[in-house]
Amino acid sequence: MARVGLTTERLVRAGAELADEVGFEQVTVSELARRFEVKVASLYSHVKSSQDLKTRIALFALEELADRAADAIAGRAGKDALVAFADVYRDYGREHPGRAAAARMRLDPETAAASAGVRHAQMTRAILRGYDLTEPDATHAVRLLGSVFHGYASLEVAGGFSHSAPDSQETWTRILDALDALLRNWPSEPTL
Amino acid sequence: MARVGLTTERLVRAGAELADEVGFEQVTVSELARRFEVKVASLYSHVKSSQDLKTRIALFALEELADRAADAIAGRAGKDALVAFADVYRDYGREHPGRAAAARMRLDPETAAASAGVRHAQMTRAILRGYDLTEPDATHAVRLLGSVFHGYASLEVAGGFSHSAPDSQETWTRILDALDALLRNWPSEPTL
DNA sequence: CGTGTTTGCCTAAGTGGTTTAGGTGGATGC
DNA sequence: GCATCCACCTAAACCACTTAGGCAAACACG
Repeated sequence: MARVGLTTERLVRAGAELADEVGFEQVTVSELARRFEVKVASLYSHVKSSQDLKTRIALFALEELADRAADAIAGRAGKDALVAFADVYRDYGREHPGRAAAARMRLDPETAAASAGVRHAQMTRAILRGYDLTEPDATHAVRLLGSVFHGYASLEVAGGFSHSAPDSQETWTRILDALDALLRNWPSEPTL
Repeated sequence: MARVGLTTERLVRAGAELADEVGFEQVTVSELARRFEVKVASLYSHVKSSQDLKTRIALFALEELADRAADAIAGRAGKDALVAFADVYRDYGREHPGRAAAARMRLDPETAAASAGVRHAQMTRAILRGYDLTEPDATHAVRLLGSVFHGYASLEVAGGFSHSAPDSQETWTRILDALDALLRNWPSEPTL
């Protein structure tokens, strides 16, 4: 009865890799058990349910992504920081599509509040220190950046921009140029 | 053996309503059969599979959304058109969260190419006629707008902006102001 | 108005993922 | 060396998906 050494930690990591291989939606307790060469029921001592497993993968991805983002913006400011930060999101989505999808998973409010999601929001706000935005404009801008990063990654992985000119990298660069210009010249009052 | 009068059309419509009630992920052939008071296997004369059903719901939502968008931009131009267009997306996401999620579902390339998705892209491009954008900037802008609409709707339905000031409506208005300003003053060359 | 054909819905059965209850034996600690 | 723990097991129930094949209601036509 060879003990494989299952732990919640190992299951979540393997689940994240599985997500990158087959897609987050296709992550299944059964497939994970197969990979560890263990019976399915054995996993239930380590995760409460299939849903619990997916939530843990999402939290793991959010942490990993936040760590990368923190590294990227350290010592940078202004457009430099914006681009480095944004590139972390885009690269993560391309490198780890399953984990990125997990990070976009809907979490219930308490779980979300205790997740690395708040670090993401804080870092986005930190980026804006390089621009002259006062509240509530800073909050609006945080939400805009979140929407763009989130949305672009989704559309890109869905193949929305592939196989059509100009290529996705070019668009990404120009979108960041545009966002930088927008943040430097944020319209303080509604333009009439 | 009372015939209920199942058709693919009716199943897809009921599936869309089910999606709005319980979430697109939770749409299931079994639940649909339950609602029609019919055995599960009976649905398989009308849809090929669970996946087929979901794809049809996605296509239905894309059509419906494109119709609404077309109505909204008729007779409008410039910021007026941009705001009307964008509001259609946001309102649809709030009014029909399940269908909106369906519309964001990943489709395989041929299906996507034959879907109303291309109408969405065309309409977005039409909006930009009110601004002075030449290629390839227009394409970049189309992708930016798509990312923002897509991303904002996802974050909003995930509860990202709820219960925190300023409210989501205010942010949405200000984001559209910002996008309008950006499109009127799109940075043609990378700012150095 | 019968009769044959279509077809809408059925039963039956197999596959596979999820989850719980309870058992067994290998590792650990005294 | 014994008791304990716990990692992993077997067994079994539940539910969603899917296919194959049957029956009878609806329809088309002479």
